[in-house]
Amino acid sequence: MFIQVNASNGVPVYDQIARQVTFAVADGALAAGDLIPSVRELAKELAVNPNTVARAYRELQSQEVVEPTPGVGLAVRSGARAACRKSRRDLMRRRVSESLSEALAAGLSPDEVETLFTSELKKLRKNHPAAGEQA
Amino acid sequence: MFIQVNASNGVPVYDQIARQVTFAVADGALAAGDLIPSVRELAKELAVNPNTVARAYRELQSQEVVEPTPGVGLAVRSGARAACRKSRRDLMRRRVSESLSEALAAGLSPDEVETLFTSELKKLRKNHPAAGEQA
Amino acid sequence: MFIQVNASNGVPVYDQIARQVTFAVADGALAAGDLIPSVRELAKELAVNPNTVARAYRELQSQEVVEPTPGVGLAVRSGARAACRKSRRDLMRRRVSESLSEALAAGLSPDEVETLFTSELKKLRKNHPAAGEQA
Amino acid sequence: MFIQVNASNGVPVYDQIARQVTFAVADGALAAGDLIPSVRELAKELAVNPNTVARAYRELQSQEVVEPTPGVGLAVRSGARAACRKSRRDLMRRRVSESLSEALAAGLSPDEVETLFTSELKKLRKNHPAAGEQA
DNA sequence: GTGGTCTAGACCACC
DNA sequence: GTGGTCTAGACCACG
Repeated sequence: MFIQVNASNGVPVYDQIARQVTFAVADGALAAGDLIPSVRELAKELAVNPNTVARAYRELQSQEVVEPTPGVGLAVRSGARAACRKSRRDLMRRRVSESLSEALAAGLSPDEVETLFTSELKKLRKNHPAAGEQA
Repeated sequence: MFIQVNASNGVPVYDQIARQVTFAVADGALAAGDLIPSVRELAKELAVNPNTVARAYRELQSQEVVEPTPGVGLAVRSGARAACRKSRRDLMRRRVSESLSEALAAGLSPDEVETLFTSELKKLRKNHPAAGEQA
Repeated sequence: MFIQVNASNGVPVYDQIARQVTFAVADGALAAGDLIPSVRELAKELAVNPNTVARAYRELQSQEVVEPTPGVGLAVRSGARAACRKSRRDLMRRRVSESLSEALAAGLSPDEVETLFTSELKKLRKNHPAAGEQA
Repeated sequence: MFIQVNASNGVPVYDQIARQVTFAVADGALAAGDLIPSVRELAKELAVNPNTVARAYRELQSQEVVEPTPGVGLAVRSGARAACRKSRRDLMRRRVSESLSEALAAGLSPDEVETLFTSELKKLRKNHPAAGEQA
């Protein structure tokens, strides 16, 4: 499966699940009409409580990423991909923007921030050959 | 005062206070020997619970940024500036690193991340002419 | 066929089926003695689970709208039309009454409710020239 | 208290709670800045599980009706009243519209629907002297 | 089998 | 004291 959670990292488990589904839709790993794993199945696989998965799925419904077919399961909605790409991009933009603002508020100069960023990115680039996918 | 808190921003208030004191020391706005405001005074000024300020000050003591001078108050320790600069730098490095990892985990390519970062930094640079201080 | 279901509309599919048969009898579109489609046939046509159709038909039998003719199928009972008209009318009365009570419970005044109702009815009247059938 | 739930009426309890808070804000019974009852307090009063109240409050947060002040409670947001009035009005409009469409789909003529509506409204008007509040 | 609701009770961070 | 998260397990409606 394409989902994995990290219980001890501060981010709520239900949030990790919801986001990873969103990202999978954004990537096209889940296409419109595809059923996402059932609550019980995913709960078992991730070794979390079904309620936690159910909560993640509830969020996905309220964001209109998936919709239920009673007695069948939750399916990715047709318009979802574009929305997921947008929400992924917005989320990342917000994150980057926040960490930059924080760095400046902390008294670092823009040049220092840039140096910091560049060195961190270089580290990560080594383990991550460019994929070239457009979001 | 050099401190301001934002209750609705996710970051714990005590943390905001402690960090801002640390940053002020790193910048030299607070020098060794300077007294920081009393718990009651700062709590009143920020309109927060005194317990919250007390907790912030406890953190600052355990990080050895300030020390009590009995009957007088909490004063910035003599060796504190270097340590504050280091902890500020480490904090920022961690933040940047985290947001980069997250962006990659979300399926963005390093190039996209770089584009995102550059555009956000450009926005901030406009409002923040280089200060040139070295951390 | 006179039946169509809408899976994503909250109303259980079996209920939609049963009601539409009832309404067809009330309207005279189905007369006493007419056979309704077989479970398998209707299930295939509507692309729903045969169990769902079977459940709808069970309801119709327990409401005495149809009765089995062994080896032939389910036929509309002779006394059914009057009962269907009554149940349709009661259902509608209940619905209207519920939505009115709800609106008042929500804090709207009777006048506001009336305005709301009148404007909605006007919208619908345009697409629905009076049919004149008495229930 | 201004909230009461009806466990056996099909509408989820968490939904009843959320809606009644929304309506109270729409009516002005809860003003911007007011704290709503604590999760534990309301749960005790309504004799429901705290999780159920928490879920209702979560919905209210995601609709931006209330916002948390950590350690203090949930307060009505400043822009909330207009939004609550609108959402109340939209909810009612949808309800009325649905029951009208249903009635027409069931084979009643617009005139019959109007007669039905008028007679039901008359019943209710007796117990509910016009309040004249504008939503 | 599916999701949805609710209860009961634990633990955490924050104020 | 506050809300937030998670577990565990029951019950329901629907297909």
